[in-house]
Amino acid sequence: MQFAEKMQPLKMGFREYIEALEEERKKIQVFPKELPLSLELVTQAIEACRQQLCGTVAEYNLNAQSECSEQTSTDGPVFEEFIIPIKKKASQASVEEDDDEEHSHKHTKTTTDKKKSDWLRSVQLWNPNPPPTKEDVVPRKTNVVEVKRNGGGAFQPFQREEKSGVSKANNNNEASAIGKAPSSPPVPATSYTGPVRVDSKKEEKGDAQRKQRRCWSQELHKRFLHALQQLGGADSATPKQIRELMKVDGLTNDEVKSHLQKFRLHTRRSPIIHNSASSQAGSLFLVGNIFVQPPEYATSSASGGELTTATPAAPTGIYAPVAAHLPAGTHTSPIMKHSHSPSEEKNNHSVHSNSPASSSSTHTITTSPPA
DNA sequence: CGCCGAATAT
DNA sequence: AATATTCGGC
Repeated sequence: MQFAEKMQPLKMGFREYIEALEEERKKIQVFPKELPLSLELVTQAIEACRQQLCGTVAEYNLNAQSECSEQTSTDGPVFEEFIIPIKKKASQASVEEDDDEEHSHKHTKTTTDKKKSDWLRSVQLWNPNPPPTKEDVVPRKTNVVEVKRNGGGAFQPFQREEKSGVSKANNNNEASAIGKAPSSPPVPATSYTGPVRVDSKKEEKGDAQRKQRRCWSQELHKRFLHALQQLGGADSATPKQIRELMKVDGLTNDEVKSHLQKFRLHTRRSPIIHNSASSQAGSLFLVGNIFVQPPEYATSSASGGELTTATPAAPTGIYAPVAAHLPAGTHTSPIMKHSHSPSEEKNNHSVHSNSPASSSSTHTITTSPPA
């Protein structure tokens, strides 16, 4: 009687769900006259689930998770799918507002899972509008040929008006990958990312609408981190520099700045710990004042395509002396740094090297000042 | 002005 | 929590 709540395929698995549905149907069949539609609904639901079982199971495991939040439930299967068609007034077929592309990326997941690498050639570092459903950061994978093609779905950097014209340019994305066409615009783009907003013609009330949230995918973040490394750490890098190193088209200073701010906060708050295997945030550990790149990460990124900028980083994967080149003074240990002395330390970039990092060992995090 | 970091706002 | 925007110093 009072089930109806956790009846979600997600939580129980399709097989169980089907069984439950069948039970349901038995009950309903007792009152065929009063519940004709319910009977039909359930029947169709069962049907649909069976199909899911046969055909799509694999896919489900794959997109198990996504990182870009929002999306409530990655795969909220079918339910609504059949519910809608079923009857719903029959008429009103209409198209939904948001066209939402149609990319139902199937990609055959090769290899295990978790290896999201390959982005390199495929684009979409950041995905303007996190498709509510699935797909997210792992979609492509096998497509060596660029998938996108805007017609298909594609996402391309939206260009809204950006008050701070920061979209300049250096995107020489040779790989065609990331940056991709800052100029691919003529396309009406009526789709995706709805937020291209405004976009010409009408609309434009003085109200500046808020910018679309940029979703920092892992790939994007990875680039961000690499840039940080090259710049000597989060504390010496500035948004603009980072953006330039990332070479991601469409990415603005403000976005980077914001991300950087968050990053700094996080890393200051919990210099170490967390991350490790899953770690979302980082591919880098901050140990003492050194960034460490877990081997695993190195591997994956290497195979997936290194950043265009050669950034070998620590070959061994152990310590990446980066950040060590700070002139002295400034922050010797991010962990407990407070002596603000901004400004000065940010001139020395470009060179970043000397200071061979000898400070290995003993760093042991310390944090000792118990008093 | 543009850039940056910190403080706020959503 | 994660982004976006605003504020104030350079």
